[in-house]
Amino acid sequence: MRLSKARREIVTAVMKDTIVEAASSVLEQHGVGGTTMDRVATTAGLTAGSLYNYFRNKDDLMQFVYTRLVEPLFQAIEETSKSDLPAPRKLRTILHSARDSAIKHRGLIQFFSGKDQFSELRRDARPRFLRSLAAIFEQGIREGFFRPHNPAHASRMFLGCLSELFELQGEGASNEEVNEFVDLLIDAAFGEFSLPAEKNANSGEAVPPSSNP
Amino acid sequence: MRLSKARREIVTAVMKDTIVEAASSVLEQHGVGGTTMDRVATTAGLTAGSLYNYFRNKDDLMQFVYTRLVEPLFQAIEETSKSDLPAPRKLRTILHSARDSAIKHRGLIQFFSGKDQFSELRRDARPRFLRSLAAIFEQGIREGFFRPHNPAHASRMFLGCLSELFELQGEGASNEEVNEFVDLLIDAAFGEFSLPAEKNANSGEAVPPSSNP
Amino acid sequence: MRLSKARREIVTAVMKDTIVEAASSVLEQHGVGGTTMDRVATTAGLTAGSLYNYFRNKDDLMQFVYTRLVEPLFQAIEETSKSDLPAPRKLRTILHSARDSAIKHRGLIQFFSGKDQFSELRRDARPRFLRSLAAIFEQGIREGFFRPHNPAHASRMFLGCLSELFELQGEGASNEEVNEFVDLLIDAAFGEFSLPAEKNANSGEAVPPSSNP
Amino acid sequence: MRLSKARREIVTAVMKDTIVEAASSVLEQHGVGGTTMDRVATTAGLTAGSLYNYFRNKDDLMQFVYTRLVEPLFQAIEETSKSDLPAPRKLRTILHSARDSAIKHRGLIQFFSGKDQFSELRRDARPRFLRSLAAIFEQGIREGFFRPHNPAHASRMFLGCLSELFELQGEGASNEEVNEFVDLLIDAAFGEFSLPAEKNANSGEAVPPSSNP
DNA sequence: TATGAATGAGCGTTCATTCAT
DNA sequence: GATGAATGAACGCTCATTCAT
Repeated sequence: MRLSKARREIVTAVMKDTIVEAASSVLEQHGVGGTTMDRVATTAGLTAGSLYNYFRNKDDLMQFVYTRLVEPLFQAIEETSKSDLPAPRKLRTILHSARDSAIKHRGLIQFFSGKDQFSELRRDARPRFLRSLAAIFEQGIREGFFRPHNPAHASRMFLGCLSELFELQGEGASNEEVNEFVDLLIDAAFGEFSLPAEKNANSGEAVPPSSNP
Repeated sequence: MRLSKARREIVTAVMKDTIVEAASSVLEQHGVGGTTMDRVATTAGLTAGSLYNYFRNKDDLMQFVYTRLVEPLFQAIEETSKSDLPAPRKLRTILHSARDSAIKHRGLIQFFSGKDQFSELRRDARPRFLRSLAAIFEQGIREGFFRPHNPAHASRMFLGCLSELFELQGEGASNEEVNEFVDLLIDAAFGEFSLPAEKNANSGEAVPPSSNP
Repeated sequence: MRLSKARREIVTAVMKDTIVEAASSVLEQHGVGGTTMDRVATTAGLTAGSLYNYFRNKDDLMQFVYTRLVEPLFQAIEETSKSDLPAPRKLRTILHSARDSAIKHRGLIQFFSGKDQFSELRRDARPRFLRSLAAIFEQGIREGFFRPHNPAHASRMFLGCLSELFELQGEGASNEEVNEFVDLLIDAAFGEFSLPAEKNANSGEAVPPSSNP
Repeated sequence: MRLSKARREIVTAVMKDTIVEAASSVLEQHGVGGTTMDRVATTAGLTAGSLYNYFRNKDDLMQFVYTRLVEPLFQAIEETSKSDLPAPRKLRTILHSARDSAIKHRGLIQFFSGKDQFSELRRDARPRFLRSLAAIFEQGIREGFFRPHNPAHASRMFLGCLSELFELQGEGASNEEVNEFVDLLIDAAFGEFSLPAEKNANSGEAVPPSSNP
């Protein structure tokens, strides 16, 4: 045993990262149904059998991939949700996070559409997502930015639009188009309810350019 | 030849209906990837082989199911789109059609999410859908009901929210919840831009009760 | 019971003929592996199920078809074999019968090649065929036309060449080509051993033109 | 990676050989139509799925089997055809090659009969075969060994007789019978046209004993 | 730990055969 | 006697998973 236990863990973690990346790529290129263990392994420079050194089974792997892809976005969203920004600003920030996330992991989109194989995964993630959004809408209503509608429904609608954002991205839309969509979504989300300050913030440097290279 | 040719055709049509129903059910319960010829056949009270008396292959069957499930909604939407109602009213009518459709065929939702196997079908249906919606948004903008935003994006957002409507339905929401969601979506769609008359129409008997049994 | 028993039998026989014809056609167009009950039935203007009113199963049908196609050729061969012609003349007559037979039932060729599904059938017919030929070769040797070689082997060789005749036919060769092949085979069969009279008979009207329309 | 890449390749090659052998055996016992992936696999001591580790699909496998079985014979034939032996000697050599080949791979015969599934393969092989033979017949005619008949037809006839050689083998004939058949075929092929030297060569040690174990 | 070979369950599809009408 | 619908076995093939090396 040349490698220390700690070092082993690091190596394992790196391998998991590689595999996740590979899976994300395969997911993007071949869709959910076309994502086979073999393709993921090959893309990761391994053999299918080796994947089982890191994951108990395919579900396990996909769950992990899902988490890895969605988690950063989640973190951002929940962080944003907990921050002390005004609600409209939070939504905008989230949208930008989502947009950047979609650009970074194009395979991500597969998780937002399709109730299929990932329903198991989504069953975990969607509620968390929706809860964070609902909190923001509640805050927005309290703050007087949004009209007093059911925050749960508002969250769903927001999420539905978010899916379309990914879809748009997946269809190969240009960054301008995507940004335009985001802007419209922001606009729709709180329409003329947004405070004047917010409206100003909506233009200029407040909308960070996509980090897409 | 005891049965007349006409009668035979009717029997065949009934069988096709039965199969479509079965497929829709399987679709709902097992998702796209879990929709097996065998499962569909069993659900329809048949053997897998028998399905091939009615459809050339699985694609054929799924295409047919898709058409049967989505087409009525399409018809309604396109009809509505071409009618001479004011744009907000059109959207509301479409929403009600969608709601009723979702209630009727619970498997329908699978066609609105999932980029996978049905991309072929969706490639056909989504654009048609989006075009109809875009026409309405253009009209709404011309009429002064909606703000002058990109109708393509607005359509996408509307469609995204529609998907969530199906999702909500699929999660077993009560009719009240669904109606509430629809109302919110209508409200969001044109906010306080709707004409006073429309606003009034938004309440009371204008919202037909769901035909859900 | 309007029809007498005799009449019934005639009708049945006619149907069997129709089916045999259909099977022969299918055999020619789709080969042995492509000869399905359904195709045969359709070609005969029936449904697959109806075939079972005339044959117990597919093997039965194919056996019958085989017999019907090969039998006339067999009859001619055995008749020729038993006639009092000189051996070389017999061979020639047989060749012409075979040629005409190949032209008439193009599906016939399938039975001469392929040890496959028809081995059962061939197990019956080949020996009879070979026996008739062997008798002729024995006679030819006795008569001094052929060299004293093993008649069984000679028969086999002759049969092998006959198969190629069918093959040639199956490849769409012109009648001239086929006739040329037949002539060469005759020539090879007894070379310059044939009597002068036979050699003369080999030309002119002695070689009946193919009955091909 | 315990085993070197080279060793792996050898193991794979051995497996392919095993499979080919199994396929050949199945081919012999069950005919073309009865040659199932499952049967081949079982005969090779495997499961059907495993075959796909070595061949992309059934066609691929059969093509390979075909090549493995027929190619050596082809090589011998084409080599013989190009050699500077007199034509009759070439034919004899080829016959011996064929005889040995038939003894070695009893499943081989299936490829020489049957227009069915292997027509694809045969479409490739037969012409090559016939061309080689035709070249020999042309040479024989030039050399004065054979009478000036259409070499194409002569080749066909020779091939037809060759098929019967395989058939004879397949029926379980003794080596003596087979050799007798070969001798007769040689005799028939050029009758008394063969040069005296050739005739002598036809007897004694010039006919190598079959390599049948 | 990585490999590649093997497995077995499952899928879509074909087809001979049966049977109520 | 003919039909068409149903069946069930079989086939070719895929893929997640296991395991000796």
